[in-house]
Amino acid sequence: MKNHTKDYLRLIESIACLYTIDQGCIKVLLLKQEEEPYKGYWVLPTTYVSIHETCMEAITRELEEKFHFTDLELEEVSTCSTPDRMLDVPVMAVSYLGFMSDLEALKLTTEVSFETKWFDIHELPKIGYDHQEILQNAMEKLKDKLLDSEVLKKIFPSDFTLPEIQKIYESILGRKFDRRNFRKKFISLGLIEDTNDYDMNGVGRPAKLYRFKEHVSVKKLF
Amino acid sequence: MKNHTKDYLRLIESIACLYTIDQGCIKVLLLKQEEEPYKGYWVLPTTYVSIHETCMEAITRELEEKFHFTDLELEEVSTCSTPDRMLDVPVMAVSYLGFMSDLEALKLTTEVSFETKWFDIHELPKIGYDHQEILQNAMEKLKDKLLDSEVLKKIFPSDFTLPEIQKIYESILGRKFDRRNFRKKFISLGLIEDTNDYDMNGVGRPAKLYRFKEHVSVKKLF
DNA sequence: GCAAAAGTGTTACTAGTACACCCATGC
DNA sequence: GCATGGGTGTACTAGTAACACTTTTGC
Repeated sequence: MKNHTKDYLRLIESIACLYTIDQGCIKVLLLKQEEEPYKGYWVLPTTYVSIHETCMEAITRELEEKFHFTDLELEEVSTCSTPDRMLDVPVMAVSYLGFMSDLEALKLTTEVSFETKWFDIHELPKIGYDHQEILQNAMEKLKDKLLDSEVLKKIFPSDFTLPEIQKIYESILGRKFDRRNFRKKFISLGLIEDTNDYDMNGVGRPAKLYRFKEHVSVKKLF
Repeated sequence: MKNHTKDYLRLIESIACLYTIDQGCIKVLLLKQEEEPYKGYWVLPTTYVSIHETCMEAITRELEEKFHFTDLELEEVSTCSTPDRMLDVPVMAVSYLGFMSDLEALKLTTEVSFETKWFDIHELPKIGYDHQEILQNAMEKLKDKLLDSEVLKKIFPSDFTLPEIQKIYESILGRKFDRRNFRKKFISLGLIEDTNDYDMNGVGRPAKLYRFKEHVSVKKLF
């Protein structure tokens, strides 16, 4: 091996799959690629990793620099080391998963100068490089994470309604729940409390607003 | 970045955490390190990844070359990119998880010339480099995987007894099960069938031997 | 007043838990 | 015959699933 070191050296990049929930839809952050290759395609936030930092530190730094986003908790998803994934040079990818509230998501996209957008995961645009595949891997993990009350707390820091949560669960688990049974089960977990406010924005009878209690968490909600 | 490419190039190594179950104990494969650094310590099977292969291909190749082990299904666990983890050179690690039956495990260690041994995960020796941490990460994932009937099938390709399976579950889940309830639940899953044979090796009344049915699987057994 | 969506309670069924005795083997 | 560990059934409890009508709002 030592005789052919150059055959073993690669660049490494960290890639972020950032999710939020807006109007009951799960959305992911993408950036418009302004240069060739894949000009006009959309890609995930990415940065090279220097030998003086970990992959996690690199992507955290990138999100701070590009989006002024701090205190974002990330989790490793998977790697991609297909030799020709970046065509010319060998680059290995390590991908990360993170969640934020819709308010944070909005702030993030309005404060930056380059073109970036939150896409519904069911209505994705043309995706550059192998980011489609990386997104796919992250989406697998996404489902597990959304069943963790700590993650829900990050996505819904302020008030939320039960029908809202129910819709997300039906979307990620791919099945319908009875409204009464869902409500009964969710409330019986003891994670949330009534705010005595109502969501007056929708059509029909206003839904009660709840908030998560502090210091309570459940890993597997369903 | 392009001006300082050498600050971004790393070696990459693939590391295998191979598990088996022997006498109701979960064991992991380690190799004795014969040279400095960490001479006399034990380490996980490791290989460098060339730029012409994926990390998965590299570790598969290594296990074939060193242990003549083919058809082993591996799964990615995590990465470690701490800059000084290998002291002198920047090396990033990608770790993989795999399972085999006790027969395969025995064959593997007897057919090789270098020193290698299966260690009970609760009685590990001195471990070199950061392989202790890598093992720890794999062990987290291990618990999930042992609840997957497809993995159990790999570990117990031939006959097994229910008390045997029960012991493993109690070990990984950290709680005791009632023998009758465990039996009732496991059999009701419809995964296994009676072989009409008995395990005459233990003390006490011989236990019935079962086998997994083909084409049936359950992801979350408990 | 009508359409749209949310809130509510009861019953039946299913799955999980607790528990005690007998059985087959080796020594 | 006794120590060791395995096999079996039943009653109780908790969780899940099925189900229909009333309430509040905007238009």
